[in-house]
Amino acid sequence: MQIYEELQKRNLIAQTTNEEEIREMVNAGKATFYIGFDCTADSLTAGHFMALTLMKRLQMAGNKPIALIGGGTTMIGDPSGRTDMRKMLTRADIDHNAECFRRQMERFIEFGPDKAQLVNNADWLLDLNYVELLREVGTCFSVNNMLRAECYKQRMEKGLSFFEFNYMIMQSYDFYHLFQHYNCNMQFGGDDQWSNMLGGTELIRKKLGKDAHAMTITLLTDSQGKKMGKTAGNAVWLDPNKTSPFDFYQYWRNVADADVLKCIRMLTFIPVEQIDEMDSWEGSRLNTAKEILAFELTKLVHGEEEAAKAQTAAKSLFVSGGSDAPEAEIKAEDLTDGAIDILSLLVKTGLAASRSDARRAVEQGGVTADGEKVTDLKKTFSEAALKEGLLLKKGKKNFKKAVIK
RNA sequence: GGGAGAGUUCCCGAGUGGCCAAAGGGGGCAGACUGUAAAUCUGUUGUCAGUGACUUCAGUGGUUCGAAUCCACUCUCUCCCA
Repeated sequence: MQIYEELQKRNLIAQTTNEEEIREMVNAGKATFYIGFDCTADSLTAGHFMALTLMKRLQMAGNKPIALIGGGTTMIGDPSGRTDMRKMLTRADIDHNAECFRRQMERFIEFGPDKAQLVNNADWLLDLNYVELLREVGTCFSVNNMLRAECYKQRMEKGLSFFEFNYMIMQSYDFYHLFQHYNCNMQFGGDDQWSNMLGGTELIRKKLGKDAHAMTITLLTDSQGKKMGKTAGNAVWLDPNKTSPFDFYQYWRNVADADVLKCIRMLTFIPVEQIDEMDSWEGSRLNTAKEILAFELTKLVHGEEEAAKAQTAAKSLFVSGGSDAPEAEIKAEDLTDGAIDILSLLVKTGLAASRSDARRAVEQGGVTADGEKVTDLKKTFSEAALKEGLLLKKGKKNFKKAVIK
């Protein structure tokens, strides 16, 4: 099976500018394509992960990827899919984030002279001269068309500043620049980027009279139509310091039945034929599928060793109530008279957000320590008990091993 | 530049002098049921030294015994006119 057909089978393709030409080019390994990543945070997220896997898939098929870090476009901020303006980031923040992105990507994609390339649009966007830019590309954009673009439409109600309105022009300019200087003939991106990407192909056609292509990736949404890769509004990060491999594993282990196969298909490198067989799985058998999904993804992001560790920890916790929970260190100064009370302990381990929160959890019978339900709000634990490690459980899925060192 | 309106807790959104830590919904958390799923039901959802106290309704001052609510000014946003 060729790469384009595989992408189709995996339901990764959302929209294309010209399906036939793209199929031919990609299957022949003749595409030089780019995907842009705006560095609004200091780590990539599960959302970016799909774009990275796509890059890898296409690279394996002989195509040449360019990963573009948006050091310049992040200075503006993409209004697509947002109802309010993004927080303005300082130049220093952006540079720091770009550096973090670079390091994470390098672990995943091979960069090198004949392999993938990494570029930062700060290198050409930041030196642009306003009037020159307007004269060079401003004439190629129709405000009428831009206003019709989906990404601005929803902002028409809430208000859209001229500042953000320019984002599309910046992104289009990127494509134009890469087309000329890097022979980049294709752009990929999330489906929410469609109008921004078309801006680029239009610009290239108008300025250079040449065809460039764009293709969007289906957004990973759950069965309720919400974007995946977020828990309670927080992103699932690829940086192990921000989302531990265990939590990362658990996130995928806990996806809904309706979403497992879709995730396996879109995110893992398991052969399509094998996934097709899993399609018939039902009921509790899907639990196995979730384990596969969680393991595969953790392996891709954090390595096989970490994935195995997370899987063992999860199994021992849920199956036998074992003691492989992530550790949370308690400091000696947190103790009073050689002991610590349950509420403080829950807060210190991060299981509860505040003492009030901890109190509620205990009152509602959601807390156990070493397997025993805690009902006394004033219960304390001695230093000796903590030296051995105390397995705390809040609710069904939150475990921490409190240890004093 | 002129005019009209809006800003409430994680989000949406009620509240127009004391009964307001603030209705309702969403989301979150916990319990029951389960398969670490979904659906459903129940409880809970500012903080703390927890039958009480403290901080919160854009900001700063003011009126009042008492302010989310009234007044003044400021900031931000939306709409209409230019």
